Amino acid sequence: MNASRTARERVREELTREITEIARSQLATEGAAGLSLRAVAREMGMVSSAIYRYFPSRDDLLTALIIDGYNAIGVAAEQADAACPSGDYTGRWLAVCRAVRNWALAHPHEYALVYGSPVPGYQAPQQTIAPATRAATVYGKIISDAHRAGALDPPGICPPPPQSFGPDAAALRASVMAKVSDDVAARAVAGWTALFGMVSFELFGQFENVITDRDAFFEHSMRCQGRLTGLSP
Amino acid sequence: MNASRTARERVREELTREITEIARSQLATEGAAGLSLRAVAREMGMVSSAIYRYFPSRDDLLTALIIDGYNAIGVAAEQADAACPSGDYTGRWLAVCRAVRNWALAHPHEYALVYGSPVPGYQAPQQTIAPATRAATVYGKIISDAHRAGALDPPGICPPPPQSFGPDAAALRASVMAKVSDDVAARAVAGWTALFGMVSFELFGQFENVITDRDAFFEHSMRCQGRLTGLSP
DNA sequence: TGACAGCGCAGAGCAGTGCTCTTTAATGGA
DNA sequence: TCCATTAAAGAGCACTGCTCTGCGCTGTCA
Repeated sequence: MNASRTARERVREELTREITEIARSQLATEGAAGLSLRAVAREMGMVSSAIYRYFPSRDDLLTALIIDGYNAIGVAAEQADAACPSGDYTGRWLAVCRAVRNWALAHPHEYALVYGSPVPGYQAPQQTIAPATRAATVYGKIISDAHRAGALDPPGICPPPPQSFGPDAAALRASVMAKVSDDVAARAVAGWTALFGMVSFELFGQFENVITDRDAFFEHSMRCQGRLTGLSP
Repeated sequence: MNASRTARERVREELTREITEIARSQLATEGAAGLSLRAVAREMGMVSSAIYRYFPSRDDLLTALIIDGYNAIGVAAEQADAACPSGDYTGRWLAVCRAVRNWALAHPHEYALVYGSPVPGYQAPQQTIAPATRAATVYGKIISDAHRAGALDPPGICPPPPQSFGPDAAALRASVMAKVSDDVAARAVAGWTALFGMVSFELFGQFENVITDRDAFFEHSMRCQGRLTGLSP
C-alpha cells in the first residue's frame, strides 16, 4: 500500500514538476503577468481545470516559481563563492555580486518576479522567506569569514549605526554574519541592497542613455561598495 | 473657429484628466496589473469602448501614469531641495533622498510601476525618458553645487572609474552634474542607484524580518552613501 | 472476485478582461 | 440649414482565472 501510494505520489510529483517547468518557460518569454494557467494546460495537453489539482490557484504557481528563483540565485551565489580561493574575501565577494547580476541578466523575468515589484494582489507567503535568505547567507558568510580573519577594515567615513539597529544586527549575527560589529552589519546590508539596486536599475531600463559599459560600471561600483563594507581593494 | 476648437479640446482634456485620475486611484488600490479600462469606464459612467477615444490602449494609459509618477517624484525632490539652505549640501542631499523614500512609501503602487519591474509586454517609450530625469537632475545639481563650492571631498577608497565610463561622465556633466570629475560622477550614479535599491528593498518586502527601524536605517545608509560620494558628514 | 472510496481529468459555465467593429447621436463650421 | 467630424453606445471576439458537476480509472478491503 505504501508502494502504490508512492507510485501515485511519484506521478503527481512528475506532473507538478512539468507544470512548473512549462510555467517557468512561459514566464521567461511572456513575463509574470503573461503567465496563463490555461496556456500551461494547453501545452501539457490537459484541460485547464486539471491544473487546479496541482496548484490551487495561479498565485500558488507563482509562489513555486518565486521559490525556485530564490533557490536558483542562491545556487549561483554558492557556486561562484565556492569557485574562489577561500582566503580571497574580496574576490569571493565580487564573484557573488557578479553571479547575482549574471543570473539576473540571464533570467530577467524571473528576477523581476523575485526582486521586482510584487505581482499585484499577490502576497509573498512565509514560505518564500527561507529560500530568500540563501544568497544572502553566502554573502554574509564571506563578510564574517573576512572579519574572523582580520581582513575587514571598514573606512571610518560612516556615522555609527542607529541604536535601533542593535537587535537587527544581533539577529544577523545569529543567522548569517557571525561575530561582526553592528557597524559592519549595517554596511553589509546596505551593500547588499546597493547590489540589487544596481542590478534592478540596469534590468529595468533606468541606465538607458546613462551607462553604456554596464559590465565595467557594475564592477567599479561593487568594488566601491566592497571597500565601504571594509573589504580590501 | 479657434474658440470652438479649443472648447472641444478643453472638454477632451478634462475627460483625459479625469480618466488618468480614476486610473491613478485604481492603481493605488489595485496595483498596475489590477488596473482595468472597463472599471475606469464604469466609474466614469461610460462604456468601455469610449475610453479608446482618449487612450488607444491600456499601455498608453500606463504610460501616462508613469510620466505622472516621474513628475511627482521630481516635484517631491525639487520641493525638498528648495526647502533647505542652499549652502547645506549634505542637508539638501539627504532631504532629496528622504523625499524619494517618503513619496515611495506614500505611493507604493505608483512607485512600483515606475521603478519596479516593467509591466510585462509593456515597453517604456522614449516619452518617459525626459520626465525620468527630473528627480535625478535635482540630485545632480546638488552634487555639482557642492563641487563648485569646494565642499566635495570623496574619500580615496574607490578605484578609479573605468575608461569606458568617460563618455558617460561627459554626458552627465553636460546634462545634470556640471564640472564634476569622472570619479565623482560614477560615485554619484552609484549613490543614486543605492538610494532606489534601498527604497525598493523596503517597499517590496525584502527587509521583512531583517530591518525593523527602517527610518533610522535608511537615514544611516544614506549618510554613508553621501559620505562615499564626497559630501561632508 | 466484486463493491467501494478516492483521485484525476474533461467539459461546461461564470464573470471578468482588452480590444474592434458597426451603428447611432451630438456638435459645430460652411 | 446642411453636413462632416467627433463622441458615445452596444454587440461581439478571444482570452483569462476559477468553480462545479460528472465520468472513468485505480487501488483497497471484505
